[in-house]
Amino acid sequence: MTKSSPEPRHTLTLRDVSEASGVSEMTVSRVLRNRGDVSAATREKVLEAARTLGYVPNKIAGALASQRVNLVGVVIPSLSNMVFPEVMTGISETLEGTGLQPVVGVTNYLPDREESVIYEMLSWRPSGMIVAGLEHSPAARAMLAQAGIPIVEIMDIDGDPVDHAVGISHHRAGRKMAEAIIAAGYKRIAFLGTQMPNDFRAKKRLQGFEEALSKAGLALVDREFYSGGSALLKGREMTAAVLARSPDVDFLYYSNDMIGAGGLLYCLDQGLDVPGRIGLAGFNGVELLDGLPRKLATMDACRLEIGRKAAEIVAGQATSTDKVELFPTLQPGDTIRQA
Amino acid sequence: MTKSSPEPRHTLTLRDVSEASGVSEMTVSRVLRNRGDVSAATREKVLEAARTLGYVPNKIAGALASQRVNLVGVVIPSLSNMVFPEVMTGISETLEGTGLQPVVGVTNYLPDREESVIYEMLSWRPSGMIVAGLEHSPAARAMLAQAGIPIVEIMDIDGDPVDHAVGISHHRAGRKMAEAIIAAGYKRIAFLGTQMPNDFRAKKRLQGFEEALSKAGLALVDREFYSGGSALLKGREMTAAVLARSPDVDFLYYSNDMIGAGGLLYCLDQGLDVPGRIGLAGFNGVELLDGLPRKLATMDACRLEIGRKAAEIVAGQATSTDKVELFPTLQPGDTIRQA
DNA sequence: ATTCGATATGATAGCGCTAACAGTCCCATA
DNA sequence: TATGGGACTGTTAGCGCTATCATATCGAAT
Repeated sequence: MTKSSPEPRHTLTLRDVSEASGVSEMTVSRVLRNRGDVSAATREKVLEAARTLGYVPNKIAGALASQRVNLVGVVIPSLSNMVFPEVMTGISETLEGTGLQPVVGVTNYLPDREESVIYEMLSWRPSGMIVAGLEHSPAARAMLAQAGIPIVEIMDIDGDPVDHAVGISHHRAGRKMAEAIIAAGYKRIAFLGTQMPNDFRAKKRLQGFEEALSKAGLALVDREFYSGGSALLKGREMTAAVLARSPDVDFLYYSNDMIGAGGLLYCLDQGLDVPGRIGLAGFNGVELLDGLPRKLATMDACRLEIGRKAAEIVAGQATSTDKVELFPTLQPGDTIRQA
Repeated sequence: MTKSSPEPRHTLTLRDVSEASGVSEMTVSRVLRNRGDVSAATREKVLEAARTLGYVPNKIAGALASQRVNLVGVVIPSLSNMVFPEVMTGISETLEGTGLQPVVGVTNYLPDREESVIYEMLSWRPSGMIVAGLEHSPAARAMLAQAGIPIVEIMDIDGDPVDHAVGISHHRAGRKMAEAIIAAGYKRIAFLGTQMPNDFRAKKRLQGFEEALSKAGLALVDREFYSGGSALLKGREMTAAVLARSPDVDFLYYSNDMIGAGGLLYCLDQGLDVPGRIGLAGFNGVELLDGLPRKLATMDACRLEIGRKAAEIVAGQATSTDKVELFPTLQPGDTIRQA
């Protein structure tokens, strides 16, 4: 089945290295972990033996004995939109020097799956957990609360964290965007987003958005949802649908940049005057899209910073406040009229 | 520091559940793993106790005792290009029913980092490893070979795998693309790609590409490399640079779809006749880009299928051939003249 | 010379779980 | 009635490490 050259009868253990180098297992352990005093000569002998044998320590045994695990669980809904990879980058960067290692679990926005991913991870006794969002099943919350390790819920701060939270207020983000749009004089505004019952953050943005509209005496003129498929293409299709149904809309607010970009391309194709006749805005600030014919208005989600701050807390480097709120900045781009 | 409601003095163990339910630890263990015969009554009692206590098993201890770990290490260079998330999807899908769980490690195309990620993963004694690429440091290769578990190297099959390989021939992919381009009558061809000394697969594509060119008596007219930044934007810039330097090129071959898309947008902006005056092609077949004004010619990398096949091998579901070659299909899109 | 304290190494006892074996009970079968 | 075999539960002995304490050695300080 599996070929291996020197065909070890059983996997190597400390004992093998210990015998090969003529010292006790304990000393080998010390050398390999750089802990405690070992003479330079012994150290060399041991390293030599370990190297030639090809010994790889067994962290399972090590973790059990020492009650320490250098793993941090990271639970996120998806890898395929640009947002979480960037959060991961922030986390990895910050964890780099600490000896901690991130382990990723993906939930696909399914609460059941989230629960089981969290359970699975906790059963490896990580030294911390970073979980996207504040909405979890009661069981998941309970497990996290009981775990006795630092828990950081990221992305969102509109709610009550189990332990710590690092993120932005999506409610506020929606509101701010609405205010900017209103200030620019747009009046007939539509929303286009994903049909994801469990994307609570998109939902909160929409809520904040509508609140600000209604405060200005406005209401959404139209709304359109989708699920699955190429976001760029979906953006086009949804935009076409909305424009056909409500030809008089003058602004399109998208729940993410990708579909916004699709919409933008569609509008340009149609020869619409952007941002004069119609304005557009997305959400996230994905760098990926720099290079489009026009720069889409958006609001960055502070992804990198969220990852960093969360990792700092887990690593115990942060004087931990319960909630760390970050403030996204509006990037007006070229698709909102300048007031 | 970390707040937890019932403040357990020490983490719960089997013993706690055992005492709470009045049976032996062994029986609790059996119930929790659904193994062996346990009476319905006992089972209920135990589950009840475990639930109310909020017991989460300790897989570290379990793995040490049983010598079985339900983890599969997946080592990939990056999460931020669209290719690996899709491979992950294929892996997760296939592993779903098997009880195995993927654990991801990212190397950022750095051989040193790859080595240490592999070491770290192996030290958790996973039941299998899936590693991108066939090029590894000698130490990394040796570790993988010694591990005594199924190893699957993915994406590429142009080389000698440690154990198994699932992928496409990038060399052939480059060649095929060149042949298609030549057949369409293009003659003055340039290459635009990433400046990544360790992206061996892009390198192999270029090699195959040039070989086919030279076989047809042609040679690259120009080449341009970049690193970092927004791919779309870089694609534009590089394209501008090449067109300025070599105004007479009639085809641009990009090392990935993202920069290809940037180039396409640039050409269209410039009012160039695509694919008449100039043709373009990328690589990967990222669905993400459906929705661009024109569909970029590309060659899909069979990402999903690679993930699936690799997972099958690791899960022992495949009658394992050493090399599984997949064959990418050319998607001519709208940016190559039809012959 | 005695004592002290660094420095270096080893012996012992688990960490929390599961494999493997050993019962115990009860009922069907001979 | 004896016997065998399920069905169920418990006991024992580690898995491969590390924490902790014990021991040995040696030069410096008293």
